[in-house]
Amino acid sequence: MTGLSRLDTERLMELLSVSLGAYYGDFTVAAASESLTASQGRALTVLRRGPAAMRALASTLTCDASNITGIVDRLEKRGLVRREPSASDRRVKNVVLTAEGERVTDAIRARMRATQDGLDRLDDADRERLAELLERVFLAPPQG
Amino acid sequence: MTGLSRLDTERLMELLSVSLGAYYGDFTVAAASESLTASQGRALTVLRRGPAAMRALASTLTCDASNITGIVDRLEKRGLVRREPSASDRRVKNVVLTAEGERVTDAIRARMRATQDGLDRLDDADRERLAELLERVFLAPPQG
DNA sequence: TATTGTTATACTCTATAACTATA
DNA sequence: TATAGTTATAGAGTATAACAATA
Repeated sequence: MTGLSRLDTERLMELLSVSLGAYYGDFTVAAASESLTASQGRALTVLRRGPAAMRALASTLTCDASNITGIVDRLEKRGLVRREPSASDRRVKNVVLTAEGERVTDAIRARMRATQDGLDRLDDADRERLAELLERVFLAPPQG
Repeated sequence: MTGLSRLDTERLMELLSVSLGAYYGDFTVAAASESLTASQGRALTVLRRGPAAMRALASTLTCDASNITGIVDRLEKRGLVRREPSASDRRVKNVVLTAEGERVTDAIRARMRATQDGLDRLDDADRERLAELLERVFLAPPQG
């Protein structure tokens, strides 16, 4: 690790900070357009990938498990998710998106115009490069 | 815009969602290690770039101006920021990081090991590519 | 004994509306 | 008239500690 590379990491950390802020702002406004809080929107986005136990949802959202009860309560009251008992472990409840929940989640993503317009500035080759780099930085195993 | 590029945008939106979720989780844990909430940590991070008026801070954080009062109150009580009256407009208060605020903000960033380790997986050329792509997607003018 | 989901509690975040001081 | 910051309020998010049901 050279001194110059260290500086590059600092610059990239700052750039990620600004990028996250822009993305998160875009997301928050889009979620609000569906009368959802940012946390509710994040939960839906995670569940769009598939059902998850309450505990797993808390882990993915990096918050205490006790918070998930209230968030899922409100989403369930609006018919966007439902709790399903696990077949293998009677302590576990799996949270599943309803059809309406899928529709709303997709609507939020479709509303994120600023981010989508940003991505549309890239040509196919640059999209591929960005995808590969993001996977390498954020999806590689922690101790890989 | 071809059909294939559209699909790439969907994939990139999902990849950004996962990536920024990982970043935000890393950031939240790092802020908590300094006994700060994510919102307080975000405010400090913005102010690390320079002083900002209350209103400007609200705009950058994508929240109502009334929220900033409480957030800055708590940061000020801990000696991390201070309010300074604007010389040109007596309605305006500029929020400035204290030396301790700078130290804490840098400590949070230094604690984000997962993200830093991810960036360290890239060589200099890939760092440069990632930086350029993020700038193009998130920092280009909205109607550019 | 350990884990899952829930509840109770206290504090923080958030938007809305109304207020004041200033422009 | 308009804008910057604050206050009051109500609802939502958050961590902690404790609990019942299940493993």
